[in-house]
Amino acid sequence: MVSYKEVVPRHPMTRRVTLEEVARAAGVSRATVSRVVNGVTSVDENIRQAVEEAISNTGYLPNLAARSLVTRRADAVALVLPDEDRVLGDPFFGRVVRGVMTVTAPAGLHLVLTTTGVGTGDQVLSDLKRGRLDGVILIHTSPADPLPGRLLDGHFPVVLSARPSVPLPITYVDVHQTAGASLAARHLRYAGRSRLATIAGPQDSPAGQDRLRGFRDAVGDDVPWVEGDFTLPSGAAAMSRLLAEHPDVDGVFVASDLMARGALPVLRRAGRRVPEDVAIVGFDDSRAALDCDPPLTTVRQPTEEMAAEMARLLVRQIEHPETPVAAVIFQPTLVVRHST
Amino acid sequence: MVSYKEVVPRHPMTRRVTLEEVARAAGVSRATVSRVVNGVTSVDENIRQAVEEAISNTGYLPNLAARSLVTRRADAVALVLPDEDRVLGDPFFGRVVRGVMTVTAPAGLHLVLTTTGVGTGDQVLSDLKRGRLDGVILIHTSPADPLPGRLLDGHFPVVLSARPSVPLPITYVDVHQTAGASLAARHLRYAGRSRLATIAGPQDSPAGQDRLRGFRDAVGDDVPWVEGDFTLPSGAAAMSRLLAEHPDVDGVFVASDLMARGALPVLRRAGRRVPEDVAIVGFDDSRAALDCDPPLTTVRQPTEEMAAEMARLLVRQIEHPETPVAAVIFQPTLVVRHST
DNA sequence: GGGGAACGAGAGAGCGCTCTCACGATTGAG
DNA sequence: CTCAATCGTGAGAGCGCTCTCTCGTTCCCC
Repeated sequence: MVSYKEVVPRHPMTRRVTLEEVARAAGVSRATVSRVVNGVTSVDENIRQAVEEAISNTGYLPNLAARSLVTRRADAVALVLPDEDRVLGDPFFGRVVRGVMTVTAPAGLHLVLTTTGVGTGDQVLSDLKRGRLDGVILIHTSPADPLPGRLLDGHFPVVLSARPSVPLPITYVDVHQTAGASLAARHLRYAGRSRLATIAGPQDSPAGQDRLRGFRDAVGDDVPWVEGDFTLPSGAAAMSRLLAEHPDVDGVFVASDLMARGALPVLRRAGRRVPEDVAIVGFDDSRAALDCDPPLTTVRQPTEEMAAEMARLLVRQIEHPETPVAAVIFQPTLVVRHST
Repeated sequence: MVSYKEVVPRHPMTRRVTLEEVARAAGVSRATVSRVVNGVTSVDENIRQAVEEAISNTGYLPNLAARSLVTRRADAVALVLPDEDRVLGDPFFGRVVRGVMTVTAPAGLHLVLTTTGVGTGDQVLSDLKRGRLDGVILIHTSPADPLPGRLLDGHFPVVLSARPSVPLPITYVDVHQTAGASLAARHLRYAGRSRLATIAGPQDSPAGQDRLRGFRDAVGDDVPWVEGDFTLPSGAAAMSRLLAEHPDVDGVFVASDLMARGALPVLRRAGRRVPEDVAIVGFDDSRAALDCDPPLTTVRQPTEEMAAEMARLLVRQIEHPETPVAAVIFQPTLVVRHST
């Protein structure tokens, strides 16, 4: 690391313009300027004009700390992410951020990024208490995380990115998991596959449960299934077992792209071609789906829209604390690639 | 979209504890509590203990808006990203965020995410003026963007992710571009390639210039080169020209992974195998490098470290406004995959 | 033309914190 | 033993804004 330096002095900041000065310039009181700034309608048109002129002449910009102090609003919300490398690297993350920002940016809300490291939950909570944050969006919170409950206890605005694993009176947005699974089922059937099976997600997670149930509802409870834990190795292991127990399987719904990616090499080594011999449908439309060979047909959630809705739900809670808890469920779609 | 709702009333927030109350509880003045909270040393040990006890008994947390109002610090910095879909989807983004957060989080600084949409520069600038932001980190700012200059004019703390295209007394972090290019050159040579060429980046960008210069410095000025503009199609076009003019080329340094990804299919269609007939080295180690077939050998910048350094430089500027402008240059490394 | 409603503007009290300044107590030197 | 220097604490003045409350006008209706 080499570093070059050169001296360039910085000048002191230009003095700030305050409400007071605008008021003096416009020949009115602070209160009136405040009214104009905040768009209160009950201001005489002439006066409003004068004030607006004074504002642009002086280059006035309200100090938000001062406003914050009295309104008790920080005009900032946090996006809390699990701090696994996986998440920040996944395009999913970018989509979430974009979706959320479509709502927060126009509303003048700051989007603060946080991860749930050790004790970071405390950080978020304290930021909320200290009036530095108005609410939080929790993405992929681990089932063991006590944060949702604590946020609820503090009556802070919060929205989850999925149904919580324990029933909690908390607002969340989710994809219709069972519908996604049956989308996969129908697609496999339509492609002429008749000996179906599924590699399910962990049955202690809502997504794992729902995706399995959806698939079984669509194709029958007697469909063979093996449980994985949403990780790549577990997908490989599950595929081996499935193949051993049901060598004639010709269509598999894998409850996550990552598991599917683990399953593909197993199939290949077992001499099965994808999609010719076995068709595979994944779930999530994550980065992993594209990294697969062949690229994965998968169930996709409308991530941007869901993220935007989370932001909207959060804003609503912030503005109307009495807003009832809500769950908004989105319909998934099927992205057909080359694994089916 | 289906939505279920149920009524769960939220209770009013528990009343906040203020300095005043802690002071009363500890039997001291507000000023003393403030001293303890802010770690001023000139406080009698007994009194300090009493105050600390009162703080934990009352569960006191300082209101940051109030503090902000007097200290004129927002304790928040913005990460400004170009708002191209590409960026948010690229793992590069995640690495930058992670790197920056390793510095901002422990410092208690909020990391605010922003994109440079139309007029968003104004937003950033006004947040700075309104005392809502202490400084900004600009990632991949387009050469035409007036924002860096305007930030400099306002004497706001700012750090760029690369050398600005026009000379500006501004702090930045960059990778040693020419060193990266010569890394690529040496690698190709070492792999026994002797008929080298390069697809350069746009020659009006610092990175484009430096990468070409580094390569030419390493292999000679007479090396064939074609200019692209860092995009995928331009890489394809450049490769076609290169192949037409120098059909015997056996090693190409492509100044961006994205262009390399455009070049690969052109080579394939021309009957050239990669790496057997032609070896390819890219630059950036972006997502595109992995999406290539075969995966790309590429020049990698230590993104996390660079991002962390940007954050450090920014913090220094915020805390010491007279800090001189600096440029910190990092050494790149070569990631060898299957295209060489 | 008089009474009351409706309306628009100003005065002023905070919001919770920091920080300067003054002051009493303690200490040390002469 | 006195006086000055030192140290720790408290009082109080803001920081810049919002918002309630009051008060003077205007307007309308009978």
